[in-house]
Amino acid sequence: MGRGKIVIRRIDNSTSRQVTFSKRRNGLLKKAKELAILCDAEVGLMIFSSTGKLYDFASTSMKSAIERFNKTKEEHHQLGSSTSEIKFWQREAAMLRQQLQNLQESHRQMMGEELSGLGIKELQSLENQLEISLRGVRMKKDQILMDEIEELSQKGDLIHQENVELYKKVYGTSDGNGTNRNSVLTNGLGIGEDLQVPVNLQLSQPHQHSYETPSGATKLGL
Amino acid sequence: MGRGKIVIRRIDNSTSRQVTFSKRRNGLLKKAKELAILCDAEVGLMIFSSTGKLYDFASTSMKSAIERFNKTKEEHHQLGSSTSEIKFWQREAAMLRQQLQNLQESHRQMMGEELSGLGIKELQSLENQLEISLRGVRMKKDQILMDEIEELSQKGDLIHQENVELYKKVYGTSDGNGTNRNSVLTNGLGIGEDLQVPVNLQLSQPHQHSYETPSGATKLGL
DNA sequence: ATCTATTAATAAGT
DNA sequence: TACTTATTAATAGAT
Repeated sequence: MGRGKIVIRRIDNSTSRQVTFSKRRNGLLKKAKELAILCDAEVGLMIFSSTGKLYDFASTSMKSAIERFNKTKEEHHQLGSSTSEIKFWQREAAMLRQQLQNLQESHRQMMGEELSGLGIKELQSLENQLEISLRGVRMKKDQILMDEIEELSQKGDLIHQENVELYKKVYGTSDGNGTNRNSVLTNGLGIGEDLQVPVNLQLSQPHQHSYETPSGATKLGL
Repeated sequence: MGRGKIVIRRIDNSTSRQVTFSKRRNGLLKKAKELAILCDAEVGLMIFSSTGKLYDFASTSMKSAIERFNKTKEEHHQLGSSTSEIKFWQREAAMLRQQLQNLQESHRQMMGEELSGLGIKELQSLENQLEISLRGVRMKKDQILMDEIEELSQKGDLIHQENVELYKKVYGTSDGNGTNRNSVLTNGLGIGEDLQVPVNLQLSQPHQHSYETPSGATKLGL
């Protein structure tokens, strides 16, 4: 329900993720309140942002909701008490440490280290993943460069236009002495549509990975 | 968002209230899930209908959410003897969670995701790292394959030797009829030193990545 | 934070 | 409870 449809999947961009979190969190809290009021229901809602900040709503009180939850679930775990507090945190830490280790192993493998335990199948899929990643990274890099060039080029065009106008003011609008004007305006920064052609070529070539295919790239003398 | 606007106030008609509860409850649960996924948040939601039935959602587990809620809400609560130990484990968990997040971000980037926040420099070094990793993985893969081939080859040689011995036992040690023996022993599995040459060639060629460098001739056509 | 085009939720009706 | 549809509400993307 916005300018475009979205897929429900973790939002990559951290800024958009935060913005969306803020918007949807408010929406969710509002709807929780409405449900409680409209339908006479008891509602308890807890939201922890990825940074750990808590946002909550309870139609009566969270204590009441939790107690009722425990009663309904008939789990006498003392979830509201702090008896096993230390145990809880120890388990939490152990779990986190385990997750961290798993991720570390996988990360090391992606760094091309610690490959000894892997079989052919695993190495093959790792290779595929790395190729996918590499393509993604290169695409992104290109996109940024292209955008930058586009921007610069547009700026250049503007300046060029300005110069033309200035020239007219200085030398008048008559067409006389055209040769002299051209030499002044097109030198220096070399602004113009034609500039983009060579730049684009330079950008797209490096992705042929000259170090992997030495023979093809060196033929032009690079 | 229906055929008409409604005021947020307890719905008098019990049937409508029930219907609305059912619809909005589902909507709320759905949105809670979406928030958790989209924004990487921990969400716990408990809904009790007016008849006492429980509907709930928790992105990790309700236990975890409630524990976290209690921890977040009662930093003042327990000043007992075990406080310092609790604090220790809390800090431990917080630290681990931080490490995990950092590593997750880095890992996602290596997977070619979440590239939005990166600049050219960072993308470049990521690309370099991925290339290094890729080379490492390919080397390892090759090594395994080569080792396997080596092993098979040695086994083959042994079998070959055995066959020679067996042949001698069957046909005697005299050198007569050499042509016949050769034809029997070298066919079938085709074992021999000379086999390794073509295999090695096949192994080292694919790393030129023909899909990344389609021809080298296309560069003139692009 | 604000705006607004669009999608999503849902009130009412069947 | 399940559809359908007209309408409102939420919100994605842009500013």
